[in-house]
This record gives sequence, structure tokens and C-alpha cells, in this order.
Amino acid sequence: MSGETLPGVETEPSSRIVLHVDMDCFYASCERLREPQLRGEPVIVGMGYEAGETFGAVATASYEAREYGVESAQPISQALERVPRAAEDSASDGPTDGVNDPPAGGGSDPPTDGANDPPTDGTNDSPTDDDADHDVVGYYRPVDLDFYRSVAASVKDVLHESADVVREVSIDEAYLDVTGRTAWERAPDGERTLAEGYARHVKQRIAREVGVPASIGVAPNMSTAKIASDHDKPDGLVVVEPGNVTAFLAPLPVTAVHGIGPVTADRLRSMGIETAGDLADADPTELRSAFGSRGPELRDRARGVDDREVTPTGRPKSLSRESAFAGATTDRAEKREQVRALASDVAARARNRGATYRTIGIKVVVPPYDVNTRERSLSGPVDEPGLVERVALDLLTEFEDDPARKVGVRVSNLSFADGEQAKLDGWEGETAVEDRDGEGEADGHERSDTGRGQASLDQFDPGE
DNA sequence: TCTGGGGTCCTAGGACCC
DNA sequence: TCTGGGGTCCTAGGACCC
Repeated sequence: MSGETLPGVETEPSSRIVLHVDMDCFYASCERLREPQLRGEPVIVGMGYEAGETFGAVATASYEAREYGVESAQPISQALERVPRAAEDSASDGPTDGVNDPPAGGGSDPPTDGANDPPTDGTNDSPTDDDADHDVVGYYRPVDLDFYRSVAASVKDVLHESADVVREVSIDEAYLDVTGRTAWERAPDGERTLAEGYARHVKQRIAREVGVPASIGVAPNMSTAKIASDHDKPDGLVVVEPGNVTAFLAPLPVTAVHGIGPVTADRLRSMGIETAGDLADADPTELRSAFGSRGPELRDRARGVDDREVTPTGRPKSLSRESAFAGATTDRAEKREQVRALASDVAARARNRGATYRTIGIKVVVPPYDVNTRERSLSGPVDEPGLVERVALDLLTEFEDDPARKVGVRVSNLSFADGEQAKLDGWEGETAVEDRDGEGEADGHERSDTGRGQASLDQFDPGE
């Protein structure tokens, strides 16, 4: 604190300007990009979903669909109960059988002339059977990640041109540090800050050049920017100036804070803490004893205190693949086959990305929903698809008598040979600097070269 | 809530070393 | 060697996020 600081005035010398850019229902927006007639209509993008089918889960629902209670992670069958498939939808592409299937489950309800109002407030006691509103129809599409990634790449081009540092958090979300590009001062008109104008400019560029909507939050730090971008979705622009941070946060429910989910929110509520303001005023010592190191940290977020710098997107820490069985399976061969496929997929992805891994693990979800994980670490990093498969299958044997709802394979403890990432030393020397599969045919089939990973193979003794 | 897929970070106990 | 304490690594699970 310097002596000349005026009381009550934030003179944070390095008051950053952080943008959090969050693409609105991104997958659905992408679908609308190539099917403009879907604008304004409920669009549901399902993963594990295929045209005309009723299985899979909702990856993204457009806001029009959300109004009728469709949410992400919901089974498609349930989404169909709330928003039936548009007739021309199943007819248009892939006129498979089952065109006119009634929504699963409900079946017999007559097309009531129900009033058209969506269930407005949150009490989402499902509009079951009797009050389901079947006037609305939705357009269901399977996830097409390759296409979404191509759209995301265009968005990222804009973002990187707009900021000195961009941290991509996911396919549809990024933080930008634009401190060097704009300022908290007011524009000449005195109404808005320059930062707001800058953010508006970024938003408009995304809309104009890519054609998808984004919500942007602007604040002096990452966590507040994140909350701000969520505050007025979709197509929002919320600016929280340095002096307004605590006032902005105080009335929000604790769940608005990134990192507070249902479990933590329940525990906070039982302590009498419901809003961010309550959390900001809570005793940090008490929070620490209840939540460990996370406690005071969440309190800081709720106070709008967050010193993290926006750093560029880092390397992944792990790579994984998982897939669910239809229902649960008790078939050993089926589980093994699935694990084998996932293992080879994960290994191929690691190789594509130039990653070696030192830990190989599996996940087995046993009904009703017990998540089991097992992992094994090797003596050094390898790029060895055969080893991933062997270790994964070996770990799986512990669960061979259990029914499985889903299985997964993961590699972690990753190292990257390229880049300036430290040399892997102390480790059998050779090829450490050589870049692996730099330009070659990137797909899996070339034989793994016998050199790397040998030492680890020695230590792994599969027992037979 | 009857549950899809890909991640991150934290905690806690045990092994092991000094 | 019977009794500390500190540090690190490994493993399993859990909460959370998109």
C-alpha cells in the first residue's frame, strides 16, 4: 500500500482487462451455420445420437429448446418427450425406418391443444405426460466435432488477432488479456469504457466473420470475467469495471462462482451461505476447515479477488477415451474388445500429438453408477500402443466379473518431445530430441519402433 | 437426474527415502 | 530400528467444468 492511495479507490496499478468469450450453445450455432433455416428453431445436438434414433444424450440444446426443459447431458429420449422431433426432420435426411415413432415412453398422450407457454421458472418438475406441450418441435442432429472444430478455428483466429494472450479453455470458450489493447477509461462520450467498445468490436467480428453468436464478459480478472459472460447469455456483453466488482458479485447465488457445483453449494447452504456476498463475508478459517485450500480460494473468487495471469493454453495433462455400452454388459469379451479399441485410439491420439505417457489407466463404471479407476505408472515415458493395450487389459481383469456400464482408457503423465519442454534426461538417452512422427503418415499402422519404451517394457511384467 | 464424453484439480493414505 | 518429521511419488476417488 503506498501512502498516496486514496481510501476506497482502486488504484491497482496493474488493473488488467480480461475478456471471457463464451460461444452460445456452440454446437447448435454451428448447425445453424450450415442450415440457416434452423435459426429461431429448437435445435438439439446429441452425442451418441444418430438421425431418427432415440438413444444418445444431449450435448447442446439451443435456447429455444432449453425453454422446454431440454438440458445438456439429458438422454435424447427424455428430450424427445419435451420437444418432439420435427416431422420433416426425420424425413429430410436418412429416411430410416421409425420415421413416425412417437417419442419414447410417453406414447399415448393425445395432441392436447395445450397453451403454448413454456415452463417458465426453474421448477423443473418435468412436464410429464399430461402437460407435455407437443406443439413445439425440434431439430435433432448428431455431433459433428470436425465441423465444429473448423468453425472454432475461425473464431480463434479472430481472438488471437484481438489479444496479446489467449487462453483457450475449450472448443467454445477462451480468456483474452487485452490490457495492452484498450483501457478502463471512458470513451469521449463519457458513457462507456473503452474496454466495452473493444469487447463489442470483438463480438461483432465473430458474428460478422464467422457467423456465430458469443457472450462476452469483461472484468479486471479471469473469474469475474467468466461470471460476467454467463450473466446475460445468449449474445450478452457484460462489463464489470474495477470499482464495481464486489457490488456486481454480491447478490449472485454461490453457484455462479466457477468451481462451486451442487455438492459445494449444498454444504455452503447448510452453513447459511447462499450468495456470493455471503461467501465473501464468511470466515476464511471456517471455510478452510470445511473445504480445505479450496475454501479461501472460493471466497476470494466471490470477492472478485483473482490474481491469476491469463496464460496461453498449455499442453494437455492427460488423454482419454471412454464409451458406454447400451445398458450394462457382463460379457468379458465385449469389455475387453471395447478396452482394446479405446486403448489403440488413445495411443494413436497421443502419437499424433507428439506425446509420450508414463501412466496408463482404465475406468470401469459399474451399475448403478460406481466409478472405478485403476492406473499403473511405468519407469519412463513411452509411445507404445501395444503397451497401452496390455496394461489396460491387465488392469481390467480385476473387474472381469463385474457388469460394466461404461469403460474408458486414459494415458497421463504426458511429456512432449518437441517444443522447449525439458529434455527427458536420465532416460536412456537416444532420440530424446528427435521429433517423433513429425511428418509421416499420421495414422496408426506403421510399426512402433523398437527403440523407445524398452526399459519400461522390462519393468512391466504382465505375469504370463 | 437413471447418467455421454473429455478434461482439470484436489485430497488422502501408503510407500519410501533421508 | 519402535520412533520423529519432512518430502515426494503413486494410487483411488471425488467435485467440477464444458
